[in-house]
Amino acid sequence: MQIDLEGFMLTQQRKAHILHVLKQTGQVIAKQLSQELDLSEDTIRRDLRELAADGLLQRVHGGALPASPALADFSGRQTIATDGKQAIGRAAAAMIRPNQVIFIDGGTTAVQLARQLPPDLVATIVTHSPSVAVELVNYPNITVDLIGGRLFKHSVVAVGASAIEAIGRYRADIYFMGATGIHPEIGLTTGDSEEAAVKRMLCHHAAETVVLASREKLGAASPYLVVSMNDVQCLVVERDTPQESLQAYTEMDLTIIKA
Amino acid sequence: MQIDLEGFMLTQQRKAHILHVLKQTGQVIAKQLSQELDLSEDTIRRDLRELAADGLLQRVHGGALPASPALADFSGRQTIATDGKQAIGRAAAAMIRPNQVIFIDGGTTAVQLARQLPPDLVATIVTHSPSVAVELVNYPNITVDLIGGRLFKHSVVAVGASAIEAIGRYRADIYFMGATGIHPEIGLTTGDSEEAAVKRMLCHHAAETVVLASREKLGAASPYLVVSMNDVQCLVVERDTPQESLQAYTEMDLTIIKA
DNA sequence: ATAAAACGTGCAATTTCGTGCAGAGTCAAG
DNA sequence: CTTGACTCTGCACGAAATTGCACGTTTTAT
Repeated sequence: MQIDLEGFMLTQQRKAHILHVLKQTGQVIAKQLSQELDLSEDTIRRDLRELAADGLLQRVHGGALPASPALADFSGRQTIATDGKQAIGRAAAAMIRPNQVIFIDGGTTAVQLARQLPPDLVATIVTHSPSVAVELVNYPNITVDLIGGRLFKHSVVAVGASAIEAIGRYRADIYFMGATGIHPEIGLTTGDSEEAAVKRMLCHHAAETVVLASREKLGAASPYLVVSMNDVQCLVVERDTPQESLQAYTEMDLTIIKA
Repeated sequence: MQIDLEGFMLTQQRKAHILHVLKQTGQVIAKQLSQELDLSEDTIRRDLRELAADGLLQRVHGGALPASPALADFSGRQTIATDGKQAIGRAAAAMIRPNQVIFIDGGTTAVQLARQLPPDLVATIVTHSPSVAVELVNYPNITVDLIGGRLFKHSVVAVGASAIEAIGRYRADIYFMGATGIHPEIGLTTGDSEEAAVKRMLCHHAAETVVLASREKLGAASPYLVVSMNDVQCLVVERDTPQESLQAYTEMDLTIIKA
């Protein structure tokens, strides 16, 4: 690959180049890059460290690999469904009434919800999670609409412009949302900006947003804001959630359901 | 299996490769790996020891086996149940070259294809099958684009106008198609008109269409025509497919690959 | 029982890493 | 114009990781 020979390459350009090579070849090697860009390996290593800190790649000895630390993580998480998440899923499923149009989010808790639906439920379920879609194959009376887009592998959901656009064509009765962070003042947050945008869109296109709040999410915050608590109508929490974790929410205009 | 021939393989990649081989074949042999990767057996043994320490596999004399007996059972079932389809998937996967854009169809054979992809493949895969999408989560270098639409549960694929429209935005290098009927004169057929329409669209938006032809599909016909054999460039069949089943195709302008 | 293969450990050579530090360049306030 | 703060880069040096080899032990197969 030919690199700019006259002007200097800015640091940011260099980082972009590293990510580009990583995307094209699936790996980058520190020594190789330093020769290609005519820089010391120290500089390259620094770049790699910083990019890794931003979660844009995975640092390994000798270079870097694409970021996918959540890969085995997810398949692991999926099998071990805690009782708490099952209960949340069951309580949420009970909220659905016949012939409603429902958005179901991605994530482990949402998959639990899909598993807990009454088998004879008549409804239309719209989801950007292929995992949820696959779960719903066995429900003969449920129409499943799959939202397409680029697959964000960490959460296994479709994101991006086409996903946003597709969501815009729906008006759902309920959106069952998962979130990695639920905080009374900050609001609902997640770890990826694209995913946050999709969740926001889903929220705004549903009459009611119900948050599936498993214990470890309460009081936490992630980098990207989805919506504030004002945009949420209902919270489903585990039965044995400590009262003090819920205190801040009880004063808001919010239904709290204990599963 | 083809390994990266230019750049060096990073240590972590090597471990990932070992786990992938283990998952695919249900076992790994130290000596085999050392020859395949051109490294001393000591290094391989060290890798196996470390992976075993992480609980990712079970160390045995001569190599390693999957971590839990349950997992071995699982991977065993898969390989046995779909021996022929697995071979077809592997042969099809070998056709993909780096950085291509690939359509993968729905259906069991297509899922096998997804499982047989080389773990370090760099490519963009577009699919209207949520099952295929979920399979590809574990491939860090593959960009997955999910085609949305109404879910046709029998085949577990998205169909309908929005699926057709989304497909229209792509131009793929290869379309790997499954079909319930493959007949030399009638062409390719399937059991649902909507699904046929989607397959047709995929076929017309790919430079090359490759049909995954497991044994029981050859010579059969279903109600809805997808395309005639003229629109197909390649057929992948099982190695022991009787010659008379293939006779009619050999006279056509068609590449036949025996898996 | 005996030979061959696989194993584990210790060791040395090489490579890569991280950190502290210094020089060069940029920018803004004085 | 000068000064000071800040950033970026390269170098040095000790620490850590990786790999192959040697040697004695254990396992497997004949």
